[in-house]
Amino acid sequence: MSTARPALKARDTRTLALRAATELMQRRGFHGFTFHDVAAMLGVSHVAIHYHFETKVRLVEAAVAAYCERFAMDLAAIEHAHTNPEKQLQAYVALFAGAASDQRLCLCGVLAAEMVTLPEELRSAVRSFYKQNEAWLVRVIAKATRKRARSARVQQLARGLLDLLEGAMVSERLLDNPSRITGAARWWISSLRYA
Amino acid sequence: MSTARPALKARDTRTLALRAATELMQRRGFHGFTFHDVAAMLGVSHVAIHYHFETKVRLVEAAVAAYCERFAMDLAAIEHAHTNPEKQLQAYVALFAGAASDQRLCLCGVLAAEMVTLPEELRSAVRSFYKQNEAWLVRVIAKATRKRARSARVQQLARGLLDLLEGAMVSERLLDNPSRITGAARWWISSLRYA
DNA sequence: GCGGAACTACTTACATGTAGGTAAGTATGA
DNA sequence: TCATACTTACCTACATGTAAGTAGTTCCGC
Repeated sequence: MSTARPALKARDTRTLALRAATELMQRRGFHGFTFHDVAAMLGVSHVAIHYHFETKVRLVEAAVAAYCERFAMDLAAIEHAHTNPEKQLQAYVALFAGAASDQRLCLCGVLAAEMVTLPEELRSAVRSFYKQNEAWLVRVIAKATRKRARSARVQQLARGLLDLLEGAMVSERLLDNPSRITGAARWWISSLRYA
Repeated sequence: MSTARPALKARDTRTLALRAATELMQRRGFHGFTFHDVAAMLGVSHVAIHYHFETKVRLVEAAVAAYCERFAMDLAAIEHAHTNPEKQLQAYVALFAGAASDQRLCLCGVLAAEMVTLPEELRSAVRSFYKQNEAWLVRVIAKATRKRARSARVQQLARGLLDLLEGAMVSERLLDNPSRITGAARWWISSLRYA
């Protein structure tokens, strides 16, 4: 009797598992999802996930890496689509608002909140995400404010916007305030002219 | 032979358990601490905690309630200590910066990030915390900007500051940027004059 | 002011569920 | 025939929670 399921390409299960894990974590955090949850979403046994990822940490590592890569592509796409730095910031904000409108948080934002309970490999991946975003924001905000990218003020503004967005994602979902992120960010961006 | 430990007053263990649970959650989140962790901090068995709190959820409920109460007292103390609304906002920011300097997050901020995995009793307690803070900030920001407290702009500013602080707590710890919260907040408060 | 009942605040031992992970076997396609 | 991508069955660790027992404390009638 046939027990194995009709052949999916390996890449399918691997990729789908990564996607499922990412989505589950964005909603529930690292400690809020299990191998079984991922497997159930694909209709396979949890051991099928182990076949592609030795451990939960390796699965999450791969999910974070893919997430960061996709984010980097989004950032590049924004720079390609707009030349005006304010428009670029608005498009950046829309990235966060988009996930939030689907009740998902920033993957690295959730993991950052759980930081102390994560193994070091994951922590440093999350740190890179933040640094990658800060560096991009520094470039764009420097253009928008006509200040030097190295200035402490620009650095601080970049960190502030990132923190505002990460914080707003959490509370937009908690309190069901649909335009919380865009509302706060719009004011924030318009205040830049007084920086 | 004596197995029971030298008598502590009931209130001691109850209060200490609450304190321990709060601190553990601020560092590790709801899913990042166990009854055993709490018990170990007090040098008792985990069943001693069950004696005072039927379930983990009840323990956390009580911890959140105490946290909100303490926060409300802090807010009242700030209003008593300062009349200038900008000073009040600075003192408010210092509340968050103080916890962060001890590597602790806002209890309700962590729980908000874990929201989907929490039982409804806890979710609504966390929501009240946010609303309590927003309402207080609305009052103070209205004074600072000489706008009506009901105006949508003041509402939005209040939400923005709260979100900024919650987000900055997470990243200050993640990236070990000691003055991240105060730095971002100082700029934010000074921008209020252009609101 | 004394013996005992009842209460408080624990203890050890145990039950249960579930998550992560392993071992060994099997269907499918190259 | 071999590798790939699974399957079922199993193991271990540990978290929540329960059962039953015990050491001190308090209260109460006599």
